[in-house]
Amino acid sequence: MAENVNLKSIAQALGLSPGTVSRVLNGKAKQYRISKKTVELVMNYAEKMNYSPNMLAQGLRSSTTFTIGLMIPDIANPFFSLMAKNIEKAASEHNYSILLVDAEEDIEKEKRQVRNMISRKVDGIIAAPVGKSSKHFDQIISQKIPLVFIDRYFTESNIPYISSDNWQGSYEATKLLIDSGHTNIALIKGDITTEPVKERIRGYKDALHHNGINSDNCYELGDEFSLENGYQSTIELLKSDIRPSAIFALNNLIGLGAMKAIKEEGLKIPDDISLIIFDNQPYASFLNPPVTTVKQNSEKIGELAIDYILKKIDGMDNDLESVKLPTEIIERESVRKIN
Amino acid sequence: MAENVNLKSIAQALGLSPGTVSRVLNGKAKQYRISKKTVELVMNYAEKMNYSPNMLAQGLRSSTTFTIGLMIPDIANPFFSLMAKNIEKAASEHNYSILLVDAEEDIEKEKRQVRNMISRKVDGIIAAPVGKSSKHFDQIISQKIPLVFIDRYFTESNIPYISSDNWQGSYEATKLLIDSGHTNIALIKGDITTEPVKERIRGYKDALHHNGINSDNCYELGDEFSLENGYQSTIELLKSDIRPSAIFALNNLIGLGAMKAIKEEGLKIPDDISLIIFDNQPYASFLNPPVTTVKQNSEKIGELAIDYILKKIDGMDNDLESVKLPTEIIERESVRKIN
DNA sequence: CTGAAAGCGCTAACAC
DNA sequence: GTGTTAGCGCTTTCAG
Repeated sequence: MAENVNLKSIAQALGLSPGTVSRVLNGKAKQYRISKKTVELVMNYAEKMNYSPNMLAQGLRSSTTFTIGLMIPDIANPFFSLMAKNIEKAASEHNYSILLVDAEEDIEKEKRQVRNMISRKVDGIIAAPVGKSSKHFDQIISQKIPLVFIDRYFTESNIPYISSDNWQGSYEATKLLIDSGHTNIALIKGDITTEPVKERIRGYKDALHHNGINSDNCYELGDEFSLENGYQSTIELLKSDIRPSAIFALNNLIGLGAMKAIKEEGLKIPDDISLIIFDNQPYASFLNPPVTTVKQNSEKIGELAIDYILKKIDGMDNDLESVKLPTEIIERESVRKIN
Repeated sequence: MAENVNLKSIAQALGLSPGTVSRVLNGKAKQYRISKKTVELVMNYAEKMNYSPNMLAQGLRSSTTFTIGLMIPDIANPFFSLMAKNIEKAASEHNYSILLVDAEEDIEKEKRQVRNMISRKVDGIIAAPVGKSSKHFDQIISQKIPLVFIDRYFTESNIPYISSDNWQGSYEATKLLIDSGHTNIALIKGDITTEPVKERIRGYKDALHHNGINSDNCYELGDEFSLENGYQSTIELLKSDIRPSAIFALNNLIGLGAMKAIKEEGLKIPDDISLIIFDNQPYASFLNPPVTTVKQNSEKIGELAIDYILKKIDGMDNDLESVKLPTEIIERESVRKIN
C-alpha cells in the first residue's frame, strides 16, 4: 500500500491533473464531460490504491465537514444513550459523523467544548445543555452554525428545542398518585435551575393544587440527576418524621437510588411506600416491583433533532417551532391504592 | 463579532505577521523570544475577537487532529455507554475529542466507518469490532494509526485488546449454578462468531465437563445480544420439553429478554427457574428478584484503552500486552439451591 | 474534455 | 524579535 496516496499522486501516476482526478472522484464527470476512458482509469486506480480523501483538506477548502456535534450531559444515562444512538444512525445515513461530548453536567466543560466545536467547524450542533444559561451558545449562533437543543432548553433564548412535555408528565404522575389516595407525596428533584426540572416541579405542584392538596405538606428535596442523590434524599426522607406515602423521582437514576434506599431500610414498594419514576427504561417492568413510570419518547426527540439539523444544514429555512412531545404514563405495580 | 477572525486578520489589525501571531497563540512566545508587548497585544486582541483556531487547517498542516475514533457496536447498551463515558472523559482531559460511531452490529457499516475514520485523519482508534474478521482494520494499521480493541477481539490478529476474562466469568457462573445443584443449564448466546461469546461458551462447557455433566443435556440457543433474542430464545426453551432448571444469559440485554419471557409464562425466578446474567448493571440489584450477575470492569477497560492510545499517540512504543481483566460474580437471589 | 493556478487557515523553516 | 514563504490536500474558476 502506497504511503501517501492523494489526488496529486494519482494524477501523476496517470498523467492527469489533480483537478481532473478530483472531478472524477466527486462524481462530477458528467458535469465536466470527462471521457469514459479517463473516468475508468481514475476510478480503477483510486480503488486499487485504496484512496480515501483527506477530509481535513476537503473541509478547509469547502468549509463543510460532514460533522455534527453532539453534547450530552451524561452519555451513560440510558435516556441519553438511546437518543445518541438514533442520532448517530440518522447522521451516518447522511454521511455525517458525530463528534461526541459528555459534558458531565459541568458547565465549564460545556463552555470549553462549545469553543472546541467551533474550532472543529462542525456543520451543526445538537445539545442537551447543562447550565442555567445559554449564553455560551451565542457564539454558535453568531457563527451561523445550526443548533438545536434536546431535552433541556431555555425559555428566554430563542434557540429551538425538542423536549418532552415535562409539565404534563409530571402532572399526570402526581395526579395518579393523588387519585390513588396519596396526599403526602415527596418529590426528589434534579438541578432546579434547569427548565425540565422546573417544569416537572410545576406539574407536580399544579396537580397538588388542582386537587386541593396543600403543597406545604409535601416535601421536595434533592438537586441532581444521579443515583447518589436519589439514595441520599430517600434515606433523609425515611429517617425524618415526614414519612411520605409516595415518592416521585424526577429521573431514572434518582428512581434507582430511591429503590436502593427503600430496600436498605427494609421497606416494601408499594406496601410501605409508593414510587413513580420520571423516564421509562427497558428494565422498568422487571424491577421489584415493576415501576410505574413516565415514558418520554426519546427516539422521537433524537429523530426530530437530527432531521431539523440536517435540513438546516441543507439550507432550508424551516424555522422549527420548538416541540414538547407528549409523555405517557406506564402504570405498573409501584403505586399502592390507599383505601 | 467579526465575521472571520483568523491569524491573518489578527495580524493585519495589529500590524504583525501571521507567523508571529501563531507563535504567540501557541504559547511559543518564550521559545521565539517574542516581546512582552507583542504577546499582550496579541493575547488581548484574540480574546476580544473571540478567536478560535481552525482545527481543520491545523490538522492539515500538522497532521494531528486531536481526535480519537470510537467504534461501538451498540451505544445504547449500558455496558458500552459507560465505557464511552470514561473514554470521552479521559480524552477531553487531554484535549482530544471523540468521533463516535455506532456500528449497529453491522459489519458493512463498520467497514465504511473505518474508511471514514481514515479520511478524517483521527489520531487513534478504539473499537469494539463487530465482525468475524479484523481484515478491514488492516488499513488502520498500515496507516500507522494507533488502534486498540475493547471487549471484542480476534485471536489471530495481533492488534492489542482490552477485554474481560470471558472464559473465567462464564466458568464461574456455570460452576455456581452446578454447585447449587443445577444440571440442566440452558445457555442463551450472542453471535457465536465473536471471540467473547466463544470464550463464554467455552467457559460454560468446561465448567460442565469438569463437573461431570454431559453438555449434551444442556441446551444452547440464541445468536444475538438483544432483548428480542433473549425473549424469543427463552420462550422457545419454555415451550419445549427441555425444561432447564437454570438459564445463563450471555449478556445484559439477553437477560432482560429472558426475564420478560419467564414472567409472561407465569414462572417465578428462582423458584421455577434460575437465572444468571453475564454483565452487571446498576439496576441488577433492584430487579425481581435481584439477579446474580457476572460483573465486568468496564470502567477499567475504557481507562486502559484510552491510556494506551494516548501513549501510543505520544509516540511511546509501549507494545501493550493484551489484557483480560478478571470478572466477578455478584451473587444475588436469582439462583435456587436445589436440595 | 482537461490543465493551471489560486487559496482555504495554519505552522515552521529560513531569513535578518 | 519578527517577517516571509512554502506547502499540507483539496476544489473550483478560468482558460483553452
